[in-house]
Amino acid sequence: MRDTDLQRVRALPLFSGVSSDVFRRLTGGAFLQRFPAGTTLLLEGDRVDFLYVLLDGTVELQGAWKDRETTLAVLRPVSTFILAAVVLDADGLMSARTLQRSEIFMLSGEVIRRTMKEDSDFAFAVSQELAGCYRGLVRSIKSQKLRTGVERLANYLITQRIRQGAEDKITLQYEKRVLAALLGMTPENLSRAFASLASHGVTVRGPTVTFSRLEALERLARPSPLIDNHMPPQNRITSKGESERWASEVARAVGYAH
Amino acid sequence: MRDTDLQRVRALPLFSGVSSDVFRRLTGGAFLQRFPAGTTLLLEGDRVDFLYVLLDGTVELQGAWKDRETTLAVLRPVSTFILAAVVLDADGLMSARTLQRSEIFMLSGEVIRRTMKEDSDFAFAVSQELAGCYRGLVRSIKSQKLRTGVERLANYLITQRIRQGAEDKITLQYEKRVLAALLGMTPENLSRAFASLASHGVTVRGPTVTFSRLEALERLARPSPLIDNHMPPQNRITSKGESERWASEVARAVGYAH
DNA sequence: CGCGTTGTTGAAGAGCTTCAAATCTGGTGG
DNA sequence: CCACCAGATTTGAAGCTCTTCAACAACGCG
Repeated sequence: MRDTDLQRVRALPLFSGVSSDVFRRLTGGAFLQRFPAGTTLLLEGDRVDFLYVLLDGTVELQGAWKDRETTLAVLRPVSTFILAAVVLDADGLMSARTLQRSEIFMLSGEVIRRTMKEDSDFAFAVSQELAGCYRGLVRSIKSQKLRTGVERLANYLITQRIRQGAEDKITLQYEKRVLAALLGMTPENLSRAFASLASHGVTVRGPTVTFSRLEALERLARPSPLIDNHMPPQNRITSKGESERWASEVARAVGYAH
Repeated sequence: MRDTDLQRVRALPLFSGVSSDVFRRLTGGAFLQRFPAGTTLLLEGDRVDFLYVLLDGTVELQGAWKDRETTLAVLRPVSTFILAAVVLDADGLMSARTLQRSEIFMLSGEVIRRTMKEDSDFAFAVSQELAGCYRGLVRSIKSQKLRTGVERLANYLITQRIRQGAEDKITLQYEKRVLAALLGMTPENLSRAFASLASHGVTVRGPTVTFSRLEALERLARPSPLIDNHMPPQNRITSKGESERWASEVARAVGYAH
């Protein structure tokens, strides 16, 4: 494992506050694994033994019931996932699947729990991380229950636009069928939702979306700070030496985070 | 404040593991307040200064957008709420409103955060509580995105039946329009959903629901341990001297918890 | 260049909401 | 004790949103 990888883990809000000693203890038995695209890392219902840290690639968290399935989150580096199951030493409630070739750092759940009981700074950081995840899900549920499909898409686009630098053009970060599942609709319906946003100045060509009448789009979308988190997850600030453009609430990698 | 009230707070998973000394510190400046039915305790977007503990009555957590509003959870004693906002010292994402006359114990958020940083046992308990809340929301989202309205209702009824003692008759704990909002539908649609469950042996008379063909209902509902939490929140075990009927996962007061 | 995957479009119908009106219910004052 | 009222619930009709299934177009990769 490269030293720079370990530094990226160290820079996560979850670990940045703890002492070097504690960090060494946490990562002592940990290891890095590479997975090809389309690998199922974890099936919902599986016992969770590790905390996962996505260092490179893309991971989708999904849930299934009867013959239906849906996407709960799409993660980009650097993000942790299934922390809640680790803390409770419980089965995972979501499946995790790579969408691209991915590098994942895996930390022992047992060590995480033991360290939390010994180090209050780390336990506090875990609480903050979980609280951020929780609030991400609250935002998701509100979006899902209060908005129509077109409204959810419009707000997703506005959020992406801000996160990608507030230009008049953005690039969709993953396949439209994944986006459709994330937004809680069918691919066909997403396609029609894009079509109906054309009358609000939105043009789609492949993965590129351009905005020509932002006021019209915002009038439809009515983004709200109580639903839409326009900040990127704090994790990404430190992921690629990017400058700190964002004065950020502790906003983590769950919900519409990416 | 009665001593038995303080004991009920003490018995919460969140506090039961800490020393008497730490508990005294946490509850030092805390106080009990009584609110009539229909009181708004907190508006979404408000700064949250206290951790709330519901000791008696009923509280609804809701979210609003444009002219729509929805219910995210209905809480019964003994439950904590808005812990995530307290941990992050952030604005609340949900409004809180009493549905009945309620007694609520309020603890200083500042003291909670300070104590977490000093006492790793308490910080660990907060993490467990938040992890349980998080998992409750994951269940809610999966139910919302993967099931139709009738399916959500059928599973809600099955969960309630188990929690109320697995008899062939249950009592709905609150108004149907609140239940409708919790399940993500209109009151009219809930009414029709009940009507369509009649063909599966479900009879409704006022707040009383009886089951005559449970197999038929379960065939439709297909409850899943990865969505439906059939255990009551651990909190309620200690709420009224009730016996410990449930070997329980740490399952807290959020989502379809009640 | 061909083929499989991904995305789009059309038609039909299921699921859900809205509005309006009728019915039921619990609580109140006489 | 009873009649009455306000709010809650149910029912009906209409229409909108979304899904499903099928067919077609576009894209990307070997």
